[in-house]
Amino acid sequence: MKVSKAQAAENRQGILDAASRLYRERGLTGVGVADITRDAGLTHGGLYRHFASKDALVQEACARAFDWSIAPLDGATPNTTIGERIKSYLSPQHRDSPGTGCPAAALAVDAARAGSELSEVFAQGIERNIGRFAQLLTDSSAPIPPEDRARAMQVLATMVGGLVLARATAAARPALSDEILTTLQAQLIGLLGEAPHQGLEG
Amino acid sequence: MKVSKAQAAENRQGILDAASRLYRERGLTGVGVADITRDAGLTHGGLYRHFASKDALVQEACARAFDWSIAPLDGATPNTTIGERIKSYLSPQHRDSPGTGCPAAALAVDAARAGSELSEVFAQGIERNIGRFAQLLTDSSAPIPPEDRARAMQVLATMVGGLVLARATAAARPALSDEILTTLQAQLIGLLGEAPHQGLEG
DNA sequence: TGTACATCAGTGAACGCGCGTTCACTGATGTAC
DNA sequence: TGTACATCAGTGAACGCGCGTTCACTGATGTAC
Repeated sequence: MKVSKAQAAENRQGILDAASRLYRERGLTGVGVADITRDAGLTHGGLYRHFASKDALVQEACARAFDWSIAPLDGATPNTTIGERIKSYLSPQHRDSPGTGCPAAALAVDAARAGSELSEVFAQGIERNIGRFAQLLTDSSAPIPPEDRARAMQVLATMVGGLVLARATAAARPALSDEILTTLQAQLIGLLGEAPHQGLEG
Repeated sequence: MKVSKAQAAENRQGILDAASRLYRERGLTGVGVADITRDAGLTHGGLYRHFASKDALVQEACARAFDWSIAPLDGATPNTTIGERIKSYLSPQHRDSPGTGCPAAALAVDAARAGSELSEVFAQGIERNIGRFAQLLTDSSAPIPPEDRARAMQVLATMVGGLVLARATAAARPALSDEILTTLQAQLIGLLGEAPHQGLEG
């Protein structure tokens, strides 16, 4: 049966939502198109009215996953301090919920193995996160000094690497996984506390 | 045809070598058992004389991949300084050769999605790398102080995260990928230079 | 506004393909005598 | 040391299965008149 244009648009968004979550949970090669459409309450055949191929769906779903951000521009939690963002990122909750978490930690390795179109999606998402995080380090909305951009890259890389290591060890050695999270929280907050600029109260 | 015991043992090692390289290059779900045995110069049917299942092969291949280490105990390059190890890890060569590089950066995300047996393999490998790197930070072979262990976790997480981000962006934005590598090199060397203990000359 | 009909989002069977695994078979190895 | 034979590493066809994609079909939507 046909469906109203509004319903069709809603179904398309539902497919993207399901894809962006399932891909982060199980990886780009661990989810079939039937899993995604089923999760969205549809059957697999209709997928191709909305997307040219699985690859096209993957690209849009990853772009949508990057709506997530370490430093959202608006809405959500605008008054959160940098320290709170670090603690939230390196938390057991984030570790155990990849489907709604950072796409870089969940999918960047998969993206590196895929084509350059997907690499472009990740490059945009990563660059945006670097820029926004650097802006948080710089108190004003002035142009970002190179040392703040470098510091932003360092902190983001540590968070991504820490979350990846914590997830890989969680099933077999929860104590080690927790130690990685709490240790990196403390190291990063210490690092930013020492910094000459505004530190953690922004 | 049957084959001598020595030849059979050699073939088994050949399969593990091929698996450990191909898995790091294409991911645990991106390589079939036929790809691996073909790469080792055999046919797929014989694989099951050596390994009970693909999962068993994956576990042994990942354990073998962790022969790689940020701080090898012997052989290789024992007199390398910490700064040289960081530069080598965050180099375009390492970024572009995942098959012979760090298994944590290449496969930890895949491992997090697999069973707890594989998580145990990664927990052991990661713990060993943390311990060895911390030992490098401590000048003597004395017990490792907690702050050196914390610093080792921080540097390792930054290197893993940095390599993951550099790989994801390499195909579409080589300039950003290179910037991530060189920036993190400088940040980490600066971090260890500031440290109260021995720093970079170990 | 009412009616006739073209559109097209969604369905589900079917396709070709590659996967992990099994198995009857081969024939050199290595052992028992 | 020679011989007969059991062992078993490796081969390649075959299996059941799930994948991405296609396609004839359905029927509510939305438009032309």
